[in-house]
This record gives sequence, structure tokens and C-alpha cells, in this order.
Amino acid sequence: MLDKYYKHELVEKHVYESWEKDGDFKSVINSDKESYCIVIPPPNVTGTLHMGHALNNTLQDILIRYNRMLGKDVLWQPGMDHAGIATEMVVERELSKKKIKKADLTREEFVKKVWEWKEVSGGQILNQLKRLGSSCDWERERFTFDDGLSDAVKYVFVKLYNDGLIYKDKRLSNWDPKLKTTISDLEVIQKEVKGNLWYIDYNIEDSDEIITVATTRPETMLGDTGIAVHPDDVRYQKLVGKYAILPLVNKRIKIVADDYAKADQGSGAVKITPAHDFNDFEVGKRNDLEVINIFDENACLNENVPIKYQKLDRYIARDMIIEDLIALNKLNKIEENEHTVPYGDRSNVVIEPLLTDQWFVDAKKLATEAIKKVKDKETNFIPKNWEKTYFEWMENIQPWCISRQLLWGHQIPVWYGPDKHIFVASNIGEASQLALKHYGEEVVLEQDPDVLDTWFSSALWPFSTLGWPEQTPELDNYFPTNVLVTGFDIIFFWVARMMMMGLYFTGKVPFKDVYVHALVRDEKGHKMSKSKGNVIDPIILMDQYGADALRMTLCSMAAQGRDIKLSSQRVEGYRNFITKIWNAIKFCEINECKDLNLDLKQAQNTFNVWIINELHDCEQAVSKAINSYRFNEAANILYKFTWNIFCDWYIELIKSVFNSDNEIDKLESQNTASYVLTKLTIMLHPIMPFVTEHLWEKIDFINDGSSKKIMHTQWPIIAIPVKENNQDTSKLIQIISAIRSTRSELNVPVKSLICIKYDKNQKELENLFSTYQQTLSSIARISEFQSLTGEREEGDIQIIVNEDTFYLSLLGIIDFNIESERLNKNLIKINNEIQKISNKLDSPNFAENAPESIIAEQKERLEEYMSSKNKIEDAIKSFSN
RNA sequence: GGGCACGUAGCUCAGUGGUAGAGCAUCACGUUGACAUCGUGGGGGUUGUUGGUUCGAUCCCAACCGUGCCCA
Repeated sequence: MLDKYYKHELVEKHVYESWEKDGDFKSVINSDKESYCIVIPPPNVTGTLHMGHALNNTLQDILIRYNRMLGKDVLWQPGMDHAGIATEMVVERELSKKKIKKADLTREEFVKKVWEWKEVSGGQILNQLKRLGSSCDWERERFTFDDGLSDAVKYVFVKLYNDGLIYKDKRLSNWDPKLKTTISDLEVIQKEVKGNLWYIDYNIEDSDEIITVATTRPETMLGDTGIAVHPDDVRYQKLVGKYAILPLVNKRIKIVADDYAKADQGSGAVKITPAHDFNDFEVGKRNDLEVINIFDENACLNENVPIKYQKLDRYIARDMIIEDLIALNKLNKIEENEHTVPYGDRSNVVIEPLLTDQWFVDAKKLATEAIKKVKDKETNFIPKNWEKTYFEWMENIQPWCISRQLLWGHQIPVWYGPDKHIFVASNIGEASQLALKHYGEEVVLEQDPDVLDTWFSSALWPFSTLGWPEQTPELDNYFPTNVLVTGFDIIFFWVARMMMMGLYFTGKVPFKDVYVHALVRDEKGHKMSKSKGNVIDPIILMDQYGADALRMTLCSMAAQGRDIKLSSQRVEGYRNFITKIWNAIKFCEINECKDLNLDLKQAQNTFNVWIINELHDCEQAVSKAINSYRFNEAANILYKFTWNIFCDWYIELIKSVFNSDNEIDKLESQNTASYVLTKLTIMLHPIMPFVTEHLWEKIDFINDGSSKKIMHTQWPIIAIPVKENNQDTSKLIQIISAIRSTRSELNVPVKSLICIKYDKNQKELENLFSTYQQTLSSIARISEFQSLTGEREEGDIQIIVNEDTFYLSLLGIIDFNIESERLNKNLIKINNEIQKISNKLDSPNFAENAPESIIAEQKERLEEYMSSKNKIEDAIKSFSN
């Protein structure tokens, strides 16, 4: 016998281990079957499971388990990326605890430390994904640093270089002065901050005039090489072409006319520092201004500024420069000002645009095809509106800076000769060959010290994990993959780059669908973050309520196009749902439900025919929902079927069958209940894998013997019974509900048995009452059924269900004032409805324009209401007598 | 500044060109019953505002107000 409730803590570990032990997640290439493949968006090797991962992987696992049950050849490819910056930061922090500095280690020594760290602490998240129930093929786990994947990275770099799509360039890029590396645009976060707008007076050369410039970064004036004014700004037109004298530096800088200066912003004149601002760099290029770099790698001032400011931190220098300008009477005024400042997403320090040599991918060329394939619907975004975000970014894509000044990463496969000549090759051997050919003699080559952006290798993930560039059977069978499941915040990082690389190197889109799910927020709708302290840890929720409850919660809240506000109350609710189905199964266990091998297509009992029909509709709706990525619908349909149809009604209805001596009906119901619960358990499996697998193992009448594990059983096909699903059950439900509602409103004591009176000329009602006498007596506590001919008697309370009327004989049980009130209340409601419908029907416009079916429907409704109205009015009249 | 969402019961959210739903919360009643992690019943709504299209709008369109996010 089952326990009182499901104890997830005793089940989950055991079930997962058994899946792993038996190799249940293993994909076996079978070209006879349709394939279904999802490649996991690689979590970061330093990562731990947060709610976003929990949602992301729950949805993937639902798709994987569902498709596995459809009999497809399924692969869920797991793995992690090496997370260059994040990992390097973590390991540096670990080392600093031991008083070791990164700078004191050689490259090899440091990388060795990283590997040591990875062996011990890396990849925690994978175990957490297992807690969640993820059915990845773990034997195929990949890491972006694996040999095969690293070879792919080198191959891609060399090919893109040879094809002219990778180049080295001296450009402004985002320099992170804390991590001392460049980062890509996507890793820069623009933050709105309160600051000042400083107005500084620059003297005009050989004149008493001054020009006032406004700036948010006064310290950069040391690198100014020009002043820009708008060409149409009459205030400054006469100054264009003249020179101003840069205070503190005493250097002449040119005043130029450029559209970039906005007459209505600040003073209308803007200082130009080409080496330290992306816009200024462009202005400088257009106007042929000098580029002077004034910062070093720590964002401290360098030797290109007056000696007194050298080596100062940028913010210390700012204060000093302001003081000095005041002393010179050059600071015109200070205004408070809100503006955006770039921060590094990892380091959280202000990013400094810096002119350096970096490697770039010509993303614009790669983007063309990636845009086209989405336009051609070879890859579909779900929900569709994310296409727009994708196009927006792709169409305005910037060169992708891929070099990082780190040690942990794929070292750039570029070697330099003694004269800095570049040799790009997959390895030193090939590079030496190239060098020999070039120089005609052997020379010493030096490899570029930089590494590649982690995303460069992640971009290859959907095919490098399948063995590319080798033409493997996996690639043949599973590529293009079916769907990428991801959050919208990652469209640019993953989707876009995987599309570009996938198309360029395989000629195919990497995935047919991109399902973009919601962001998980806290219950107030704020983004969860450690610094806010509003993080809900999925592990804690799983400890409390079990993985299945968490999965069901996330699934039921994953409506398209909306963020998820999660509260633990919701999880508790779905834990209760598990208890509910658990107890439904226990009920069937007590009543000796079993698979009797009856042919349920021949089911005769009305309740059984009804529930099988309901089950059929449920299956159809769930399949449709999952196939169209409507996860919340799938969860809600299953929830309603289980609780509101199977438990609330079917179980209640068949209690009377189980208590009767109709052995044929009893056996049929025992078989039906077991059948429905079996199919229901199977359908719940993709969402709630643990409890369903456990039940399959424990309960004979749930396990239909089709497969050792529920996860390998087939998704149900429900055959509808031949016998027509007559309306009896739904009518009975309506009648019982009406009786219960009346009893409750009139405060009829729960235990009191009451008598129904009705006119036996109502043939259908007569039929129903005589057939389901026992059911009504147990569920609605009806003791007897009396015939009513002619007038109703004192104490008879009228109930109207559709076109049928009957009475509860409540003389001596209730207060008739309350009944009077109840009737009047109902009458008001009905009159309102009648008014509304009549108005509609009376309107000639409606009669002329509305479709026939709607008019007929409204007329029918009106008639029903009119008939109810008459009956209620009669009842009221009889009270007043 | 450009773009994208969203605004429906106290809260969190579904949904639909014709009758607006759920869960939670709340109130009443109920515990020898598969299940109190429960059951039965009730109350609770001008579907953000204003216009337009339509016979009919909560749904489609426009503007506005409010909220959130992305990009610059």
C-alpha cells in the first residue's frame, strides 16, 4: 500500500541513479527512426544552478522526454563552456587566498592551476542539473576545451583568416582596467549614473575670445586634439578653422565643424579625444585629428600627459584637474547631469575605450546569410516577435572583437616572425612550414599571447559537440538540431553567433526552432541577483518540495512572452498536486484496480465511456500544447484533468459502482481507472519524471508492462469507446452541483438526507434519476425520489438545471426567508441577462448583420433564461402565498 | 532618442470578435470517507483611459497614461 503522501527525498536519488546505471539517457543512432536533438546551451564551468537554468533545462527535458516517448531517436547533448574571464577571476581569487599572484606564474603554471581547480570545483552545475532530472546523454558530455572542440576552434580561425573574415586591427575597443583585457560590446553594460557636466573655457589662439566646451570626463582633456561645433551653429561659425589653446597642456587644438556636435547640448562645443571615446574617434577620423593615447592598461595616465599627472588613476586625476582649472579660472560652471557610463559585466568597473591591436571577426559579412535563413523560415523564433530583436542586432552588427588578454582560453593560432610577419596555422608545425617558405630559412616564431573570446568556441557548439569538423555519424544524424531553448538575454551571445558560424561552416542552420523562454524574476517582478539578495535557490526549493513540484511550477508558468514571477507558494501548490494524484492512485489501489485486459473500446458503463473520452481529449490537447511549445497549457490541461475531472468527478462517481453489487460494471471500472491513471501517469512523466517513474516501478496497475521504465514507454494513443459518450455524466454533474449549491446556500446540514420531488413526465430526468439513484444518494445525500403531480407542496425548493426542474423537499429543515432571498437574488441576475440579450436581439442592426448561428444561439439563451425566470417567479409567488 | 512587451478578481497569471476563467488569498460549513498537502459552497471584475473599426470590442486599430525590458 502507498504511503500517505509522496516522499520525494526518498525517491529522487534512487530513481536518477537507476536511470544512469541502466544507460537510459543514451542515444543510439538509428537512422530508421526520426531523430530529435537538442544541444544544451552550455552552462559556464564556474556556474551554479539558478532559477533561469532550472526553467531552461526543465523545458528542454520536457521536450526530450516527450519526443523520446514518441519513439524518436533522441539526443540531448550536454556540456559546458570554459568561461574565460569568469574562470580566470575565480582561480585568481583562490590563488590570492594562498598569497599567490597570477603575475608570478608562467602561462603554463597558471593554466595548470585552472585545470586543478576545474577538477575539484568546476562543473557543479552538471550535478545540479541531474537533481532536476535532466535526461542528458552524459556520456557525451563535452567541454569547449576538449581536444576535438579545440581543433574545431583552430580550424575555424584559420579558415576565417584565410577567407579574409578575421583580421587584426588597431581600433578602439572596450578595455577592462581591472581584468586588463578587452571585452566585446555585448559584455559592456551601459548604466545610467548621476554625474556632472563640467564647462571648461579654452582660449582662442591670438585672440581674447574663449570657447566653452562641456564634458562629463574632464580628465580626458589631456588627450584632446580638437573641438567640434555644429556646422550650422551660428555662434561658432567664425571660429571654425581657428585653434584653441588646451589649458594645463598649452597645446593648440583645431576647431572643426562636425554634425556630431549638437547645438542644444551643453555649450554646443564639444572637446574631441579620439583615443578615448568611440564617437570622438570617428570625428577625429573625419577631420584628420591626431590620436593621443593618455591611459595605460590600469587606466592610469601615461607619459603622454604633463609630468605632474603621470601615473595617476583616472579619477584622482579628474579631481586634480578640476582644482587646477579652478585655479586658472578656466572652469566656467558645473551642472548636474545624468549620463550613461559603460561598465564591465564581470568586473563591474568603468570600461575605458582604448586604442589597441586586436583580432576581429567581420561579422557583417557572416550576418547576411544568418538574416536570410530566418527570413526564409529555415529557423523560426518562438514566440515570433523575438525575430525582430534578432534582425535589429544582426542588421547593425559591429566587428566582433575576439581577442582577450587572458591566459585561460584557446590561444590564438597565430605566430609572428622576427619582423612581426603573421603566420596563421592550426599548429606550430604548419606555421613553421609557412615561415620557411616565406623567409627561405628557419626562424624563431612566437605565438600570439592572447586567447579567443569564449563565445568564439561556443558559437561552434551545436556542431563541434557532434564531432565537426569530422564528418561523424552524429553530425549526419542529428544536425541540424531541432530546437535551441534559451532566454532572450542570450539571443545575441548564442543564437546570433551560432547561426553565423553554423551557416558559414556547415551550410545549414544549426537549429530549426529557437524557443525563447521567459526570465525568472522574484515574486515582486525584480530580476534576481545576488546583490539584491532576492535570489530563490532552486536547490532549496527542490529540497523542500521536490524536483517534480519545481518542474511543474516552472512549466505551468512558462507562458509565452511573459516573465515568470516565482513564489514558493506556487511550488507548494504543485507539491499538493502530486499528493493529489498520489492519493487518487491509492484510492484505486484500495479498490483493487488492475489491468484486467478488458477491451475498453467496448466499455459500457457511462462513467467509464465518459472518462475515456475525457482522457482522449486531454491527450490531444497536451500533445498539441507541447508541440507548439505552449508549456503552461500542457501543465494546466494535465492539472485540470487530474484534479477537476478525474479526482473531483470520476472517482466520486465510481464510488457508487464500487459499492454496488454490479460485478460487471465494477470490473470494467477497476480496469478503466487503472487504464486512465496509467496513461495519465505517462503523460505527466515529461513534466514530473521522478514521481511517475517511482509509481511505474511500485504500482502494478500503473505499469502496463510495455516497458521496464516509464521513460521508455510510448506516449499514449487513446482509443475512444465504440459506445457513444452520452450526455448523462455531464448532466449528472450539473445536477449534483446544483443540489450541492442549493444545500449550501440554504444552510442545509451536511449530514441531513433529503428527498427529491419531480414530475415524472420529464422523461430524461426520470431516466437519469432512476439510473443514478445510488450515485445521487452517495454524492448529493438524496434519500428518496418522489413523484410530484400537480402543485408543489410547502417546503419544496425549486432547482432548475437547463430545461429540467425538480424540488428539494426541505420542510422543517431550512429557513424560508433565506430561500426567498436566494430566489430574488437569482431573479435579478437572470433579469439582467434577459435585458442584455433582448436589447441585442431587438436591434435591427444585429438582426441584419450578425451570422445566423449567433442569432440562433442568442435566441436559445433568451428562451432558457425566460423559462428560468418564469419558474423562479412562480416559486416566489408560492412563497408569498 | 529608437524598439519590444505588458496593464484582466486582493495577489500571480490564463483566455476569447458574441456567456471573462484558474491558482493562491478570503469567508462559511465539513475530519471514522483515497487525500486537511483535503472536501463542499460563497463573495470578489466598468478587462488602464479615451477615441476609432464593427451589428457587437476585454480581444482588432490609434492616441494617451502607467510599468518593465532591450538598443543607442
